[in-house]
Amino acid sequence: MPARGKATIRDVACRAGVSAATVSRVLSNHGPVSEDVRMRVQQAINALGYRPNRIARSFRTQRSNFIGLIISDVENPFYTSLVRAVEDTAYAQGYSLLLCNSDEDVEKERAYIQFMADERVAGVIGSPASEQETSFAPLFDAGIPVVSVDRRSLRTPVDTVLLDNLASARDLTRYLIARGHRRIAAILPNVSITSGRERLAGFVQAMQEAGLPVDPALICEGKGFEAFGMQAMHYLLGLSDPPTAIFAGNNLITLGVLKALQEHGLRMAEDIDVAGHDEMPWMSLLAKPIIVAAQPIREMGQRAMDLLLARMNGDAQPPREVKLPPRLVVHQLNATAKAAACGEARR
Amino acid sequence: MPARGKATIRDVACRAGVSAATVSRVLSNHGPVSEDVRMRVQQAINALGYRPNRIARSFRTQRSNFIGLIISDVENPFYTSLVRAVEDTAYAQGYSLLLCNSDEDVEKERAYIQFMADERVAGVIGSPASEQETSFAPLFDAGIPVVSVDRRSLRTPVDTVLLDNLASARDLTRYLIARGHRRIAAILPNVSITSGRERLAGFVQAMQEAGLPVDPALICEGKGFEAFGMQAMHYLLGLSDPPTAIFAGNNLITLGVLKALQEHGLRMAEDIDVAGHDEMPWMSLLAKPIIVAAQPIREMGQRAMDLLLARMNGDAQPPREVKLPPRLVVHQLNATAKAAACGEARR
DNA sequence: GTGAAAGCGCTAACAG
DNA sequence: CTGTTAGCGCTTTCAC
Repeated sequence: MPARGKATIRDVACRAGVSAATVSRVLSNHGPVSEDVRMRVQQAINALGYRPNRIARSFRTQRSNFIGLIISDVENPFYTSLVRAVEDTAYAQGYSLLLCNSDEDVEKERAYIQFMADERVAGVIGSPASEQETSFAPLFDAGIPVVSVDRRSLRTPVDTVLLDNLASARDLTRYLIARGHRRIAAILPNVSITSGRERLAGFVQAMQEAGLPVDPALICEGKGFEAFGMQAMHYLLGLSDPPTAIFAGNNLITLGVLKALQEHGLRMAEDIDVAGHDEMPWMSLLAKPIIVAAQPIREMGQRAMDLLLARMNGDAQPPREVKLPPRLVVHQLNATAKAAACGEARR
Repeated sequence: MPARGKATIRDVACRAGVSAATVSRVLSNHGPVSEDVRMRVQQAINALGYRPNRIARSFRTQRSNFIGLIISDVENPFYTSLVRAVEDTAYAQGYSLLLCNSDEDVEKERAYIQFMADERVAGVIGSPASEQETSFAPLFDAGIPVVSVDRRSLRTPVDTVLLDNLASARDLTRYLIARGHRRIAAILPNVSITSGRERLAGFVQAMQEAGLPVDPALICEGKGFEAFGMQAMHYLLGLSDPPTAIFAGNNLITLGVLKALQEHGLRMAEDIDVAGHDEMPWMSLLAKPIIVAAQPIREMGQRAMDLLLARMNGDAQPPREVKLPPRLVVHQLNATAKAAACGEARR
C-alpha cells in the first residue's frame, strides 16, 4: 500500500484505468461520468487513501476556499459571537475562516485587506475601522466580493448588515426619559464609526422629541471603549451637576461605565440608570438593574454570509443594506436579590 | 500602466530585463543578487504594482502560510483570549490564522484535523476534545507540526502548553478550607478532558491533606459547562445538607454556578463561597466575593506559537511540556460596595 | 551572479 | 462519455 495521503490524481487515474480528467470530474461532480467509471474511480480513491491537494486546486482556479473575516478585536464579545456565526455558516458551505484583528487601526486593516486579495480568498466579511478611510478596493480589483457588518464602508460601498442603530439609541433613550430622567449623558464610540454616529443621532432625536436639552458637556465620544467608558464616567461623576442616567454607546463602554460606578460605590450606581448595547452573559449577575438593546448577532453573521454567497455566485446587483431591529432587554433585580442585598449589609 | 495586481513574476522580469528566477531571488532574499539588479527589479515591482501570487507560492512549496487553530468554542472567553494571543504572535511571524470550532465533538475535530492536513498548513495549535480519542496522525503524516494547548493529546503526544492544573485546583481548595469550609463541592468538566481530570485530582489532594472527607455526592462532573454548572449547583442546593463552598472546574462552570446562586437569591449566595478558574472582565462587578485561579492565557498562546515555530524550523526533539503557574486572585467586595448594598435595601 | 528549463497537482478547453 | 493537452505562477536545480 502506498503511503496514505501522498497519492496524486494521476495515481488514482492509473489505478482506475482512466485519465486524470475523469478523476477530476468524479471529484468535482462536474461533467458527465458513467456510473461504472465513477465506481472504479471511487474504489481507487479509497484504496490509495487519496486526498485532493487543495493548494493545487486553489492554484488552478486562482481562488481559495477561505472566507476572510476582518474585525477590530475578537476579544470584544460582540465580534466573538459574530465570528462564531460566520464560521458556522461558512463551514456549512465548505468554506473555512481566516481571521484578522484590525484593532481599529486603519493601517493594519489596509494590510489585511491587501493580504486577503493576495490570498485570493473566496470572499471577505469586514467591519470597517473607518467609514471614510477604509477601502476595499484591492478586493474589488481581484474580483473578490465583500460584505460589511456592523459598520458601513462609505468610501467603497458594499452589501452591509447592521443594527438599526438609530432605533436602538432612540428607544433606549426614550426608556430612560420615561423613567423620569432629564439629565442624561451619552458615552459613545467616536463618530468615524457608523454605530457611534448613528447612535448619537438616535440619542439626540429622542432627547429633542421629549423637549429635553442636549447638553454638550454630557456627550462624550472617543476611542478605547472600556477604558474610555470608565474615564468618561468618572468625568461625569465629577461634574457639579452630574447626570442621573447614562446612555452607553456600545458593549465595552457599558462595561467601563459599570466599573466606574462600582468604584464610586454601588449606592451611587443605584441612583444612576444605565442603558447600553448588547446583552452579555453576566448581566443577570449584576447587583443593579440595566437596560440593553440586544443585537441579533447570529442573524447578522448569517445574513452577511448569505449576501456574500450570493455575490460569490455571481450576483451583481447594486450594494444592498440589511438593517436588523434591536430587542430591548431589561435586567431587573428580582425580589430575592433585593432582600439578599439587604441581608448582606446586615452582616 | 498595467492593471495593478495582475502582473506576474515574468512581467516584472521582463521589465527589469532579467529572468524570472532572478526576480524570485530578490523577492525571497535568497541566493546571490547584485545590488544593481536588485534595484532594477525593485523598481519594476513598484512600477507594475506587482504582488506575488501567494497561492502559486504555496503550491510550489506545498506549504501554506496558515496556522490552524482548533479549539472547542471561540465564544468561551478562555479560547477567545487564546485566539488573540496566537494570532498576534502568528502574524508577527508572517502567518495568518485559520480558525475552527470543534464544539468538543471528536468527529468534527477529526474532520478539521484532516482539513488542515489537506490544506498543508504550516502548523497546527489545538486543544484536543479528548485526551484519548483525538488523533493528530493525519498531520504527522503530512509533516505538519502540532502543539497542544490547555489539554494533552495522549494518543498522539505533541508539545503541550497548559496550566499547572493540580496546583490551581489544590490552591483554590486550600483557600476554601482555610476559610473554614468543610463541606466543599466540586463541579468539573468531565475527566476525558485534561483539565477536568487534573483539577479533580488537585481538589481531592487538598481535601485529603486537610483530613476532610471527599463526599462523592458533592462531586459533579459533566459536559456542557455553563448549563451543566447551573444544573449541578441547583442539585447541590437541593441536598438536605448542601455544601458551604463550591470549587468550579472552569470559567463557564463558574458562570453557571453564579447564575444558579443568583436564582436562589443572593442571600444564599453570600453564605456559599465560590472558587473558580479564569479571571473574567465582569468579575469586579459581582455583588459577591469570589476567588479565581487566573491563567496566563496570553503567555500560553505565545509559548504555543514559539514551540510551533521551533518545530516548523526543524526542531525534532521528543515532545516537551510547558506547565505554567496559576495566579490566585480574590475579588473582594469593597467597603463602599457593602454600604451601597445596604443603601439599596433601605430604599 | 544570472538564466534556462522543468515541474509541483490540478482543471478546463477541445477532440474524439 | 472519456482522453489529450496545455498551463496556472512560482521556485529550484543545474549550467554558464
